[in-house]
Amino acid sequence: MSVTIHQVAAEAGVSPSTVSNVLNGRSDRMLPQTRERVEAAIARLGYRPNGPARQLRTGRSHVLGLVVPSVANPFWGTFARHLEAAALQAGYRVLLCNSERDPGRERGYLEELWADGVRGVVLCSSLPSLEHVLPLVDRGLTLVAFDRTAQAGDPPSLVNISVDNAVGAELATRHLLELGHRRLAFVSGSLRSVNRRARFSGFEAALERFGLTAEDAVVWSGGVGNTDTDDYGDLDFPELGRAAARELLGDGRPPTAIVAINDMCALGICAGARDAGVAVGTDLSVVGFDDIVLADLATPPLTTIRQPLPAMADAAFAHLRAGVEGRAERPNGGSLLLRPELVVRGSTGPAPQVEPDRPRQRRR
Amino acid sequence: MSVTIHQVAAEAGVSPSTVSNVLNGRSDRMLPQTRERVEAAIARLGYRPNGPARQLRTGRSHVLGLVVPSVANPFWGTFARHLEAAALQAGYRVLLCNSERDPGRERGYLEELWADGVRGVVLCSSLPSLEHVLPLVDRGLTLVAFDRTAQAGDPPSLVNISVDNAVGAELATRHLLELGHRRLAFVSGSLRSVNRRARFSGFEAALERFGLTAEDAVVWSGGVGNTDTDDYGDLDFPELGRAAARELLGDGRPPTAIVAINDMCALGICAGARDAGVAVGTDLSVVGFDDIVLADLATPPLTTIRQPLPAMADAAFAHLRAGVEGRAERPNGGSLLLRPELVVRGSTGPAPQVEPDRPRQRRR
DNA sequence: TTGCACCATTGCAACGATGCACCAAACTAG
DNA sequence: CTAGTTTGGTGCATCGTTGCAATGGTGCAA
Repeated sequence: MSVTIHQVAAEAGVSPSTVSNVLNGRSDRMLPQTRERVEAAIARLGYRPNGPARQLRTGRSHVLGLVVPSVANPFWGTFARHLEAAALQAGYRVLLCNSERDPGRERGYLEELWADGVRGVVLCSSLPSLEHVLPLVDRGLTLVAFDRTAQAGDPPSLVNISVDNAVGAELATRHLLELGHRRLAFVSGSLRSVNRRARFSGFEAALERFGLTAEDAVVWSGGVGNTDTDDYGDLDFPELGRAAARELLGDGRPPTAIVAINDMCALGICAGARDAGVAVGTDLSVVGFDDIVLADLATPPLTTIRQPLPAMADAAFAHLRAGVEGRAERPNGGSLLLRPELVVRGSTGPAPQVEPDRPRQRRR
Repeated sequence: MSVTIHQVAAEAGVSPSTVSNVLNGRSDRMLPQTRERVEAAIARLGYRPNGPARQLRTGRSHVLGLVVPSVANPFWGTFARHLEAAALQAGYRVLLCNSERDPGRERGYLEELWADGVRGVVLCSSLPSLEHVLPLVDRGLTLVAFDRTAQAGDPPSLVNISVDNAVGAELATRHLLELGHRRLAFVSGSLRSVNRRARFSGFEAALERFGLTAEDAVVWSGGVGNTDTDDYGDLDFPELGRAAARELLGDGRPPTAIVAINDMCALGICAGARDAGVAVGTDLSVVGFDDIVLADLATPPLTTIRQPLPAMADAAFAHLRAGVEGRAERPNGGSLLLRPELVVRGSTGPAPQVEPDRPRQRRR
């Protein structure tokens, strides 16, 4: 069906071995003219080496895996694009998988990828334990855990790449405190994942610096059916935020500022505030996390914590490549923790002077 | 490194051929107990067939390709997720590629995919001509063109799946006209792609039904450096919308309603209107297209045209599967054109009553 | 008893690329 | 002139799976 290395060899009047040598950069051991003849034949026939055959022989593959909670979340979509860009430049491609944050699916995907010859994977999972995928790592899979910080008990070969979530949340919280807010809320889904916990601890740390304790704050982590197993998927973050806003603002003493677990959630909170007739940016301040493309487009534009996605994607790819190509490089002695940045926009403002006792009448 | 079929055979006390027969559903020709022994051995050793080897032998692969303009656009991210869900159920996986709407990249990706044994691809490209990828189709690639309608000169084996863009734009425009708007604008990037043209023709058709002509409307298709080669990437749609809003609203006789080429663009327009101090939903009505997750979260929530993504993804997968599995099925006599749906939210409202500079109806 | 059909099971030659080990020819040194 | 070395290129076994053709064993009819 396709043109093979034998046809190229025949066309160039050499043996398949020689063509293979050209293909694999062993051209120092042949006459320049031979190389040229082979290259001409390749071009003339439009030959491309058969990936599976190559991979069967060498055990190597030019495909990397990327497992994200859901590409429907623009944050992951953007990350996927950056990772793909980095991979593409080096001749790699990226196979995308949606885990929906389900450990079983994560594991299933990694096993399928392994069986397909994929030897390097970025796993975007911030579960505290990566036990379910460790067998694969033991077998030789190069794994980068993204959006997750190193945990005690992690195997040494595991590389974590993440933003410093505690610092990020602290930046966000301090920003609100400096604006005069004293009654804050922290809105997230369940706190099982390590990055959510880290963000929460950053929130607490900032409060303490201002002489407040967590008692002065409200923590909202999913009111509806909040059992152990439940969790909001990535698509439901907006709903989560909306529900949180509804509850918190309907309360007797509503917070004047909210730190959201991420931008999708923050946008949901803004929508919920709008539903309740509360003006975001004046009556209520909201800070997100991630700085997705749409943060700047929201009304009002969202104050948020920016993650340096391009740098993170480059680092993830560099490690994966080193791993699958056999160079056991460990650039930063293991993991990478980048510093996030506060981006101030319109969704935060000075604390209202007069306590808004009750939310005002609804619009429309 | 990994468990092979030979080890399974040894473990079960049979030949590799028998294991292969079990694996490929040829178990009708063997003793039930043999099959059980083999299955037990597979389970005991945790065996998974080696994808590349299998693929080398059979020429078939369980990976499908998906080429989108950019996963950073939530519309494509959501579509990718739906397609992956459909594929997963049938044991297929999806390899994701970002074309950035560049025909050269589209072609490059399809060739790489072909060389990797991928025989079915969804190409999200709405270029009028698919000439650049036709050679691959001739070689046997099953191709679904998504978000593109059939064009004269398309090869018969090509399947197009799209929403009826003309109807969608007409629904949007009629909605605005029924609200009393008479000075409308249509904002898009360059009109080179077929779906954008179709949307524009739907816009025109609606105007005509109300006795207006395109002369009464403003068409804005990218003011800055709008040469033949330039185009806005998917990430730039918001910027495009914003620029359009700035220009249109700064004009002496601004439109009272805008039909945007898609939701990202519409959100940009809303942001631009906010910048200009124009209230969306009262002073200015805006309609988007796609109904991305965030449309409902915007302030005000975006009136838009919903694309039935799950159904479209299912159809795309069904066709791809039929193609790669050799069943030359053609479910709908070729292409599929789905009907979009108008979703009315807060970004549209009655035309403002007082208009000092009201445009009068004009006929030619 | 022989021939034949039938059965579960297996041997074997691919699929396409790779890269080590080998070889023939040309050159160099003594 | 021979032995040794270098240069430029090739033969071949191999990766793991597949599925056709072939195996030998059994039962049955003639």
